Amino acid sequence: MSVPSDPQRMEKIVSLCKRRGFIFQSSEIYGGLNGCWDYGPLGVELKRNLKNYWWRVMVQQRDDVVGMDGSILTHPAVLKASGHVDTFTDPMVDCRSCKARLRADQIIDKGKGKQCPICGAKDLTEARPFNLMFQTQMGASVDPASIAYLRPETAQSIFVQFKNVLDTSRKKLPFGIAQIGKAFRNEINPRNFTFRSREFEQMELEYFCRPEQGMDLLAYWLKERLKFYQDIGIARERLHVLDVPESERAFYSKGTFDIEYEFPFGRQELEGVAYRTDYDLAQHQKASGKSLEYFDEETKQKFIPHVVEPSAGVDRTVLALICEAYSEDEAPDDAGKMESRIVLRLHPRIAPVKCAVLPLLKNKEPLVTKARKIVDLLRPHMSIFYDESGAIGRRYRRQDEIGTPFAVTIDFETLGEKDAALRDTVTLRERDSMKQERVAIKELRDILLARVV
RNA sequence: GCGGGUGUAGUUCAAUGGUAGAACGCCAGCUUCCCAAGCUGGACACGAGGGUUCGAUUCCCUUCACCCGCUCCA
Repeated sequence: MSVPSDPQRMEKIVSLCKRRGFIFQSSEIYGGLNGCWDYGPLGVELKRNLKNYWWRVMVQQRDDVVGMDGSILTHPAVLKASGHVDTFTDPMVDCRSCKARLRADQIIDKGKGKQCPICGAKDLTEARPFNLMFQTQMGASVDPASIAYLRPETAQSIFVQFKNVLDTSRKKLPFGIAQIGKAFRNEINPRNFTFRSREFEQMELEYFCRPEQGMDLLAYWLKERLKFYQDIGIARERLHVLDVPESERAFYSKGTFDIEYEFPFGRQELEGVAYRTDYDLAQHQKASGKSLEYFDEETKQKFIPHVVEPSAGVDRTVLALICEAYSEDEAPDDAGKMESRIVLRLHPRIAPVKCAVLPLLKNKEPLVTKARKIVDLLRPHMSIFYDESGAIGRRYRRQDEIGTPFAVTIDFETLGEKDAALRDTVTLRERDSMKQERVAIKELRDILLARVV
């Protein structure tokens, strides 16, 4: 089912990310740190725009969702109750013959020694504990009682704080608690640029409801989330919904949909929308001894709410946005000859820079002064890039590569030198079509704001 | 983690057991210049650590990182 991978396209994208300051290798001058990446000046803007838009749509514009921000360091009891301590510490064994990687408890031993369940060979490596959770020590003493974990998902702090949020926010079911934050998994094999990394960021919503609402809300959130991806510029035809079969779902889940995107390296998951029943709250209630029940005023019933969880990967979505936006087309040079052009067709809503301001020439003081004034006019409202160096065509191309949707050029007409009617107008150039229109400076701000949000 | 591949400037690529080159990009300057223009000048590289050698970017070992496959997931 997966799409044929396109390593060449991916290489170009990785190269662009570095060249233009979107994503760098972590600790690069020391040779890099496996599975870790840093966002540069443009990458951080793109990522922040994505997170802000998610927060706006999922929290601020809804009456039924509140946010929180939990600590990354997590009490071991939390992850014991959630099942992570036990399920993330399987000893792993490799079969030297067929190269299969196996959980040690799945190895067959028919009394003649251990053998590989796949090929039957007995040439197995020693079992090595493989813990997907990062462990650390709290405080000065080094003993088992001082262990803490870096959270492997943001969800658990929401479940653990469910009662506090319920009490202080005075929300009634159904309602959700949302969080954006870092999570950590000691992946066996980080791969595909930032797609699978050891430190990553999640945008998660835990939406609590009555048991009978679960399946409907699962369908509702799937639809909402698909709309979200389209609203940030990802084409519907490259999004796929995988209805995860029962055999592959977590045992407590009554339904899970994966939202997948066609990356150049194949079809891969961006987000999981899962109906987790009352599993998490029930586990924490049992382990902590504290009631996590909800009291329904109308029916006078007490019960543990069920939960539907749309859980998205931030870094994956950023990568999908870049992959979706990356394109090569043809543009004429100054002699009219067609040359290839690299364009990031990012949706204006998430583009790191919304508008470039360019004086036609930098050695003509009135042009530069006017351009600076336009920067002052626009900068309070959106992210602006001022560039005066090099030929105008070169500057347009630079903006194309970083996905800036609009460029404003200040020329001699702006100064009223050629035609008094054009005084205080500028050229507004659109990235994808490269079309230009003449716009009055006094209307510029509103025109751009209308197109950029 | 296992198997295979790759590490030279920001990028793409070259050469060499003895001073590491180019193109594009970048920076500065000049040009009334609307789609990577021209001219002049400039900065920037042998992933890291050992070994062999008079001398290593080149040969050997180790290590790190990236890419492909197995595997896993947000």
